[in-house]
Amino acid sequence: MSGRHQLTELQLAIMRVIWDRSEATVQEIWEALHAERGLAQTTVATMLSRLERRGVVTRRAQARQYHYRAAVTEQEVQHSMVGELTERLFDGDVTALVQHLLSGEDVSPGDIAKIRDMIERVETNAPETP
Amino acid sequence: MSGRHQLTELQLAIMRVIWDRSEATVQEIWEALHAERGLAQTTVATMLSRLERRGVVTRRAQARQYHYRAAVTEQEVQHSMVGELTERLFDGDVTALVQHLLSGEDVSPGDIAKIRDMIERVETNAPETP
DNA sequence: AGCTGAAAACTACAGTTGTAAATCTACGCC
DNA sequence: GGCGTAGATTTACAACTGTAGTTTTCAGCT
Repeated sequence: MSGRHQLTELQLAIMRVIWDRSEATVQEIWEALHAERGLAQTTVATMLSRLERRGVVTRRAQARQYHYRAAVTEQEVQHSMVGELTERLFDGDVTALVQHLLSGEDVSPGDIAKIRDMIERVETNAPETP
Repeated sequence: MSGRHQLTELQLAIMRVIWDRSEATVQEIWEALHAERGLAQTTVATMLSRLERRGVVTRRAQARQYHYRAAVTEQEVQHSMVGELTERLFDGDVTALVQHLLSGEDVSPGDIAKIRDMIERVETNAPETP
């Protein structure tokens, strides 16, 4: 239960392929990634073995090949990684994170409007004290 | 300019001490951290050397001791790390990150209200199209 | 039954991190 | 001027990551 949800860039790239198609072989994952990253198949295979050892994925042998499946959901990973970052950088204060986002120049007015709408929707569905 | 702003937990803990007092010695940092983490002074010293090599901090010798200063601001690091995570996990879509935050159970109604107020403030200061 | 080819498994290696012991160095005191 | 000692520097080492070459294995073909 420790760091099973903290994934690096490459690990995430691999997981994204698996999440997208719910099951994938080394071949398939390699095909999906090597264009942009120029990896060797063995690199992907090594990574997958390690992810399997860590319990991030499971695998099932079929027709001389392993088929990998995710053992954690994308939501779990997002939740865990965002939580970790919030903890580390903002002492667990989610509003501080949002404040940070809002004060940076990476949010357009359109984004802000979108966020405002989200808030509105959340507030109407789950009012002050449930 | 590469990963000078991606810091690990321990590195952040050290940096936080430095940011707090704008300059600090190994001693001081160790004193601030060893209670909760039980580190050896040499561990802190090693970390600081490496951070110096990476350009994250600078140091100045004074009275037989180094005094370390941050070479990057906390804002820069926050910005960089949040940006990196948004990129990795949400394909750079900040609103997706916020959406994720709002749909998790880590935000209280109070938090939501606070965020709503932030939005309001931002929108009144920087209206639709400037 | 032997061979081949694809996939898996094993081995390798450099870089980073966390962790710290061991050693070096030089200032100030006796 | 020698020496102790505080702090710095060096060395060490296990894990994990990214990266990939090398070797093994085994199912199916001839």
